Amino acid sequence: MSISIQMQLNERLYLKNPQDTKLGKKIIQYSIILIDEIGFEAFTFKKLAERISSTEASVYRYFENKHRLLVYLLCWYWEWMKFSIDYNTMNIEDPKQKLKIAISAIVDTSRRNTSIQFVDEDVLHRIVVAEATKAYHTKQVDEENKEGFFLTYKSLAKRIAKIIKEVNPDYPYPRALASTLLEMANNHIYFAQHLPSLTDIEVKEDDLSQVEELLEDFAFGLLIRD
Amino acid sequence: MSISIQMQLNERLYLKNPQDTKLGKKIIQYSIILIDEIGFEAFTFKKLAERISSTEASVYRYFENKHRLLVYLLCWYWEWMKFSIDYNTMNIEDPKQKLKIAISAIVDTSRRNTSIQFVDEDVLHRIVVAEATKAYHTKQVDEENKEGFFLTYKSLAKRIAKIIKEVNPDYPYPRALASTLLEMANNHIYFAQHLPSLTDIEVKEDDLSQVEELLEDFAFGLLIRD
DNA sequence: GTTTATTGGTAGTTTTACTATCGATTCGAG
DNA sequence: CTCGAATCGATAGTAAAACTACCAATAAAC
Repeated sequence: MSISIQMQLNERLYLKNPQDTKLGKKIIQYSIILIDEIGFEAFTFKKLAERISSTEASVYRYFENKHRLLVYLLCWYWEWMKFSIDYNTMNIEDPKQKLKIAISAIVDTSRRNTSIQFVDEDVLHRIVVAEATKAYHTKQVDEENKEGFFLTYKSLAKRIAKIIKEVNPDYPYPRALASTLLEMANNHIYFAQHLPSLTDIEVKEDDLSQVEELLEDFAFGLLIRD
Repeated sequence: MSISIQMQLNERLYLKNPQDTKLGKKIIQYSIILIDEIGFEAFTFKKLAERISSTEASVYRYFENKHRLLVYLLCWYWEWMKFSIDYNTMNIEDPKQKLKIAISAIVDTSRRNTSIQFVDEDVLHRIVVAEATKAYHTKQVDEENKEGFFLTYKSLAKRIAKIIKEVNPDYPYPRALASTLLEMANNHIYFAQHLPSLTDIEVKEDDLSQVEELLEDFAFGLLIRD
């Protein structure tokens, strides 16, 4: 007997579900490693194929192009973050406590959850930090949005906005704050590592507690004004 | 007699100063138009050369690659925004008023200033909104940062942080707030246009006043707590 | 146990991202 | 007005990226 848990993602993102086959799983697993190593721009299906001892054409059977693969990986992370927020706030009453848990998940879901699968979530998180904005900063956003590529991200933002509304129903920008928290987390981790003068926080040895403090100060500073 | 005003930008960004020659100016002028039209990913030096009835090799004489051209264009805009903030806050005493002026420039410098040059700042602003994150989200950030590619952006952020400190010297995250305001402005304009569920504001017929209100609420909400 | 569908592998094409070379023109200094 | 340097255009070529079409092995279905 074997238990297999599948991550349910938008079917339009792939040509053939990579979670169904051995090669498909290898594509996911090693694309994460390779994108982290060389960056998304230098990443190609040919290099990936070489790494997994397969061929370019085989990879193209699963994904139309590398952009869709990137969106797929990001959706994987976002879906997982959403689950993490839902799961960890389930029996919590206090909205403030809920928001703290959400912020903690936003900053780094991989630290707080262990997965049973072939995906190295720690490396995936690095990809999210470095490459996430590229998912929707393209000339094809509107078409891709119509195809539902960003449903996962939008519904994640909606969940966070809902918690924000619980903390303060009168706050006029719950959705904007939600997306800003999501974007800020990645930005400030990235700034701390590469352009430190653009932030006040430090990220030492992957310790992201200061990012969490920053986001909490932001969120509660805006939501709770006496 | 002719007056020529030059925008002083990092010399490492180009091979030959495009502001010195007719072709160079055409490269700047039409690269802005073309990137806006087809997006940075699809933009190539060949297409640009065709548009200006020149050759690929000629364009390569000015810029090593399209990434450096993009950074050059963005630095142009940032430099200009910095000037606009300095100029418009010169005789203002009240720090709060200064910050309002800065936010107004962050949201859209092109609306508030007319330039004498061959650059269409309105189109350039669209590029900033859509493509700015790509400037530093690359595997080469650290090297490029060492070469001073992002000095303009960092010094712009510093100026804004300075104003933030004047408004509230006790606020613990002035630099983070400054970069967040810069990033947020672009993000929420982009969201309003392409992924509206990620924001609460609307951008109707290029009216960016709601973005300004959002940023003001953010900034003052965090800086002024009674 | 043969047919059929699915999978993986080979071999191309077109486009991108450059580099090198060579004339032709232009533009300023003497 | 002329010489020389700078600038530009034209052509050609290369390596890699981004795909496509087609073929072969094999597993599943009847």
